[in-house]
Amino acid sequence: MKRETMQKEYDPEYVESKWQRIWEEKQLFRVEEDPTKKKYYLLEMFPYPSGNIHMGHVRNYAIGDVVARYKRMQGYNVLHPMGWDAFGMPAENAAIAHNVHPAKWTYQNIDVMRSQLKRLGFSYDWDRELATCKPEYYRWEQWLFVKMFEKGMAYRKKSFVNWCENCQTVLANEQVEAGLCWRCSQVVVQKELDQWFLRITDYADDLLEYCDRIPGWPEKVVTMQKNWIGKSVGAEIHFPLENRDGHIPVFTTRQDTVFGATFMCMAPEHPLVARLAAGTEQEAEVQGFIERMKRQDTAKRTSDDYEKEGVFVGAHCINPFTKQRMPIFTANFALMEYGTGAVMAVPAHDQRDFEFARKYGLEIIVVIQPKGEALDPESMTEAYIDEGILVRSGPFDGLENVKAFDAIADYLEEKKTGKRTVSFRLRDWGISRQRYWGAPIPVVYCKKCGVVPVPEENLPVMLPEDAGMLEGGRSPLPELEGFVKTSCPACGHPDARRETDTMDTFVESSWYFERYCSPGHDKGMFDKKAVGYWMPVDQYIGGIEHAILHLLYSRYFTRVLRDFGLVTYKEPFTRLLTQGMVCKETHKCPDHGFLYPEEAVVKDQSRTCKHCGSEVGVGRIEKMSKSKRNVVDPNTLIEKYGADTLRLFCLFAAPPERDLDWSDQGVEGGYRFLKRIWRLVAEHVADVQTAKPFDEEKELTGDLKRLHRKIHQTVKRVTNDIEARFHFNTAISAVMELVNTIHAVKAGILSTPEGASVLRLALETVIVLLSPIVPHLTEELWEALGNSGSVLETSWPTYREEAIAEDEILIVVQVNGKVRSRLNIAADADEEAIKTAALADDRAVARIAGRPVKKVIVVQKKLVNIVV
RNA sequence: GCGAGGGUGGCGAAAUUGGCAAACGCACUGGACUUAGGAUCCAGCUCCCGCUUAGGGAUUGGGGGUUCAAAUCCCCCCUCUCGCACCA
Repeated sequence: MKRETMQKEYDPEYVESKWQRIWEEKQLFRVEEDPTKKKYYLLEMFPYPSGNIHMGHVRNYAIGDVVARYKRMQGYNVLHPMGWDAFGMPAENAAIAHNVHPAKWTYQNIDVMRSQLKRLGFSYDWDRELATCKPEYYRWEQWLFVKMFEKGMAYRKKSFVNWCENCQTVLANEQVEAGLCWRCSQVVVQKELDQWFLRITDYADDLLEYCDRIPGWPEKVVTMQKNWIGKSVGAEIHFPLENRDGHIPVFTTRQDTVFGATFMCMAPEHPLVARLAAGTEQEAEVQGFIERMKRQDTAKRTSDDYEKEGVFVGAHCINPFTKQRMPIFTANFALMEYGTGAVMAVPAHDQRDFEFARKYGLEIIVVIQPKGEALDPESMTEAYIDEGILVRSGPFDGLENVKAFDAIADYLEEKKTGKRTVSFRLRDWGISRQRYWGAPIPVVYCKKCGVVPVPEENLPVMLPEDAGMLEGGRSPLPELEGFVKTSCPACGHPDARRETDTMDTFVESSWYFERYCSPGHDKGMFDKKAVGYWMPVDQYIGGIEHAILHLLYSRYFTRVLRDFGLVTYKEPFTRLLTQGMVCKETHKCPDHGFLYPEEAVVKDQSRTCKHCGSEVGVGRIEKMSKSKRNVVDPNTLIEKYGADTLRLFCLFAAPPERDLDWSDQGVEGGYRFLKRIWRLVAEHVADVQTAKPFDEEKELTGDLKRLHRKIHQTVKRVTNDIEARFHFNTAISAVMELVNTIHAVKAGILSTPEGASVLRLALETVIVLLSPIVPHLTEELWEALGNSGSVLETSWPTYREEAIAEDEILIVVQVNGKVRSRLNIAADADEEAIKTAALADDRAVARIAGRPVKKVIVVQKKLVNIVV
C-alpha cells in the first residue's frame, strides 16, 4: 500500500483509511492516569444508538476532537472517551415494528455507529467504551439506588404523574414540553400511580446557589436552571376552618397583604376539597368540577384562552388576622404541585385573584396604598401589585409594605399560626418508567416485610432477555413470571414480587462521566483513585436541549455521590459549551408536505413537486430532522469528500455555539481548500525535502520576511482562537490567509536555500495548525515532508512577538472622525512624529482647508484624528 | 407576561480593549489555460452619485444620546429564535 512518491491529487479515501489504521495499530489515543502530567478531561455528550450518526453528532464530536487533539499537543494528558446511552424507548418501538429484540437492535446500531465515528477519525480512547444497557454498568446504578433508598433519598409515593398514552409510561416534569411528551409530542395526561422518586428537592438550594459558581457555563444555561429550580421566599399561614377542627395551610410570597385576603382557592385535587363539600348542597357541583378538571389535559390548561373558573365548596375558613369569614373555592388555576395546593386570594393586590373576584362578585379590600394616591376597590380596573403603605392592617397600619414582610412573618411565628418558608418550583424526580428497555429498579415487595431493597450481593437485578415485545408498547415485565416471582431477600418468604418498573434513562446518563474514568471497575461504581485524577470534566460539549434535564440531574447525582463520600467535588462539569443546531432549508408541497430536495424539480426560477407538479415553497431554514426531510447524510458526504472535509466544513461555517446553516457549496469550498493545500505541498515537496525549518537566526527581507511574519501571526491567532474562544471558524480563516500568502510569494524566491527553509516552516505550520481539524490530511502531508511519527505527537507551535512586529505601520489619518488618508510610518515612530506626519499629509491638509486645528488625537500604531 | 440570546453585503460570517466596517469563504462576473471545464490559476465583487477617471456620499434592524471616534457604551422602540409560563 505504501506509495513511494506523493500523489499529485488529494485522495481522501486512501489517506484516511491509511491513517486510521496506523492510529489504531499504534494505539495512539489510549490514555492512563499519569500523575506527572496535567490532566484534561474532554467530554462530548454520548449518543443514543438510534441507528446512524447524524450531522448534529458530527458537529458536536468534531468540535470536541479539535479541543482534545489541541490540548494533547499542548502537553496535557487528555481523557477523551465515547460510549452509548443505550437504554430507551426507540429500541422498544423498533422491536415491535421489526420483531427484533431491543438488545439486538441496540447492539447492532452501536456497531454501525462506532464504525461511523471511527471513519470520522475522532481521537477516542475506545478501550473505555461503555454501553449503559450492560449489566456491569447498571448494576452500580442499582447499587446506588439501594443506598439512596436506605438513606430515604429514594422513596415511593402514590401521586398524580405525567402520563403519555402513546409511550405507555410516566414522564418527569422535565420531560413535559408545553404539555406534550418530549419524545412523541402526544398530549400528556395526569394519572395517579405508585412511583419511585429521588429527592432532588433536598438539594434545590445547593443546586441554585452553585449556579453562580460555575463561571465556565453559558449564562443562558445557568438562568434556565435557576428558573427551573424556581425558589420563592415567603411564608406559610394557617387559616382555621369555620365550625370544625383543623386549618388550611397556605403558601404566600406576599404575607404583607394578608389583611386583604377575602377568600380561599384550593386545587381541585386537594384532598380537603371533597371533604369540605361533602354533605353540603354544593357537593354535586364540586364533584362535577373535580371530575372535569381531572380529565383536562395539561396542554389545554396552559393555553392562552384558558379561563379562570372555580366553584364554591360550601364551607368557610377564617382569616387569622382579620377574623373575617372567607368563602373557600376550588379553582382551576390552583396547582396541587406548588406550595400547599391552596392559595389565599388577595384580589386587591394580585391580578389573578382580582379577575376571579370580579367574576364571582367577591369582596375586594385594599390593604396597600400607593404614596399620594387612594385606591378605591369599586373603580379599580386591575390589581395594585407595587409598593406602598399598609392600611386596614391592624397593628401594621402605616408600615411600608417592604418592611411588613418581616414584621408579619415574625408575628406569624410568634403566634404559631404560620412560619417563614421557602417554596421551590422544582419537584422530586420521578424515575419509574413502565417500560421494558431500562435498568430494573432493584426492589422486591414482600407480603410480610413490605418494600425490600435487593441486597448488594444479589445485584444486578438482570433485565430478562427472553421477553417478547407486546403490542401498544406495554412493558412485558409484569407478565414475566420468571422475573416477577421471587422470594423476599429479608425474610425468605416465597410469595414476593419484583418491582417491574425500570428507571428513567436519565439516571444512567447522570454518572457515566465518572464511569469512563475506570470503565471496567467491578468493585464499585468507579475507582476512586481514577476519578480523583480525572474528574471533574474540564470541558463538556453538547446540545442546548439538555440545558435542564441531563445537566441538572448530573449536578444532583454528583452531590449525592459526594454525600456518600465517593467523590470530593460538587460540580461535575467545569466548563460547558452548548453547540448550535445544524440547520437546512426545507421544501414543502401544498399536497405532499415536506419533500426531499430531489423531489423538488428545479424549473426556470421556481421548483415544482415531482409527484403533482404543484409549486414547491422553499421553507425556512430549520433544524435538520427526518420528518422535515431536510437531513444530509454524513455517510454520503464522507464517501464523496472524506471525513476531513466534513469536519472542516462543520467547524468553518459558523462559531460552535451558533446554529449552522448547511451549504452543499460550502462543503465543496472546504474540499477545494484541502486540495489546494495538498497541491501546495506536492508542488514544493522536492524543494523543501532537505531544508530545515527556518530557525530565526538570519534577518530576512521582502516576501520572505513578510511570509515569516505571517507564519508567526497565524500561530498566534490560531492558538488564541482555539484556546480562549473555541472559534474554529476564524482559526481556519487565519490558516487560509497563510496559505494565500505562500501562494503570493514570487516563484523564484522559494527555491533559494533561504526560501526553501522559510517555506518549510510555513508548510509545517499550516500542517500542524490544521492537524486537530483535519487530522488525516495533515498526517499524510507531515509524512510527505519527511517527518516521522504522528503530528499529534509533535508539540503545538509557539510564536515570537518580535517576529510578528512590523517595521512599518499603516496609520489612518482622520479629519473630524472621517478617514481621509493613510500613511506608512516607521513602527517605532513616537507620537510627535506621527502627529507631524499626519498634519503634513496632502489629503489631510486639503481637508483641513486652512481652518484652525482644535485638537489632534494620536492612537499609537493605529490612527490620527485631526479635529478642526 | 417573565427570562436569555440574536439582527452586519446576494449568502455563511469577521472586526479579541470604543480606533480603517465587511477578514476568510460561498455565490456571481471577467480573464488565463483548455477539445472541454462542474479542474486549476489570476482579477473584480456593500450600496448610491459620478466625465466609469479622479473623487464624493451613505451604510452594521429603527430612533435618540455619550465621545475627537460607536457594529461595540447608555436610553427608547421594532423584529427573530430559544426557554419558562395561572408559581400563589
